[in-house]
Amino acid sequence: MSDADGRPPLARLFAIAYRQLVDDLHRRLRQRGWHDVRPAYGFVLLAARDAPVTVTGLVELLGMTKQAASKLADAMVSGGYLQRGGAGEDARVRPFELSDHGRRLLHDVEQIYAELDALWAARIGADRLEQLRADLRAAVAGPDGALPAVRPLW
Amino acid sequence: MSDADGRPPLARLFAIAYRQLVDDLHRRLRQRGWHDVRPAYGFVLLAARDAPVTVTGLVELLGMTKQAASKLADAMVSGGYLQRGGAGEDARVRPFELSDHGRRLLHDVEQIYAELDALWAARIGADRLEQLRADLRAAVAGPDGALPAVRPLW
DNA sequence: CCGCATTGGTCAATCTGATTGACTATCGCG
DNA sequence: CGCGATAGTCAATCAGATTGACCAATGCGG
Repeated sequence: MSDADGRPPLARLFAIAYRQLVDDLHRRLRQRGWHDVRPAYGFVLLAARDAPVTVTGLVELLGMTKQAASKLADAMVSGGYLQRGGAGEDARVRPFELSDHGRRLLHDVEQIYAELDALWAARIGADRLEQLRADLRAAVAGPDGALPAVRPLW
Repeated sequence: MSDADGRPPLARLFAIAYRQLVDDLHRRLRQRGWHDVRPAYGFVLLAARDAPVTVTGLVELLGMTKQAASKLADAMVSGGYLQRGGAGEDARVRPFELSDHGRRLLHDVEQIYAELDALWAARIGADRLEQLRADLRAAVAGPDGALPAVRPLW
């Protein structure tokens, strides 16, 4: 597989880049003693940082069915990362909020994100990295500037 | 989920970009009448374009176990996209090559890749897109310039 | 202020793509 | 020749997601 071809498909590059980041993140998390963190957790933690998340919110963030999102949240509760929050106005919504444990994980995740950013900046230059991030953001964002679900539901 | 945050994690952007491309590719393939194409097929078709692929080759390309790679190739044979090629020197390797059907699919895939490239070029500019591709390639490639597996096996 | 479609969420069964584990056959080297 | 390394397969299992059926709270039109 001599890969000297100059313009590999974007999809392949994105797939490789994504896996590399996610694998590296989880490798570093394990080194720090986090052993039961699944790939999707990072997204959820970020989303839950400032306000409780709901199942429907996760559906919109991740682009999975509500059943899958519900299970994911349950798993994070089992792991002690999330806890059910007190119901608000609407008694149908059952919000989840970060537990202390979850907040500690979030802290490490954010720290590692920064490490990985620095790693990438070292590889291609900080300026190029920010350019890349901005272009990528512009390319995938909707007209309102909002990021779509990780996997949009058609 | 008001996502006006300026610097989303790279991993999220890559995940979104990847899914967007892959989903779009398969949507367009279905429009053209291809109904049983799985996400991994594209990578395999490209790899098999110029020379037969082997199970081990797929393992290195995709970063899955050889069992999974073997099944994937079998599925593509069932779909009529690959066929077993005549064994070469080494009787252990059982190469797969593109069938005519597979070559037709590859043709459509390449055409759609070009369409999607054009779409992205329209979004952020052709120059920026090439910059992005080059930077990304540089960031993920090994020192020899070879692209790693989609999902490296640690 | 009541009826009913909509919305948020769960339970259960199933599927798919992958994994781990055990195995066979061929190769190539000392 | 003998033996470790390499290419591949078979079988069982798993994890994360899906489809389908369902319940409870909401809120809007008449």
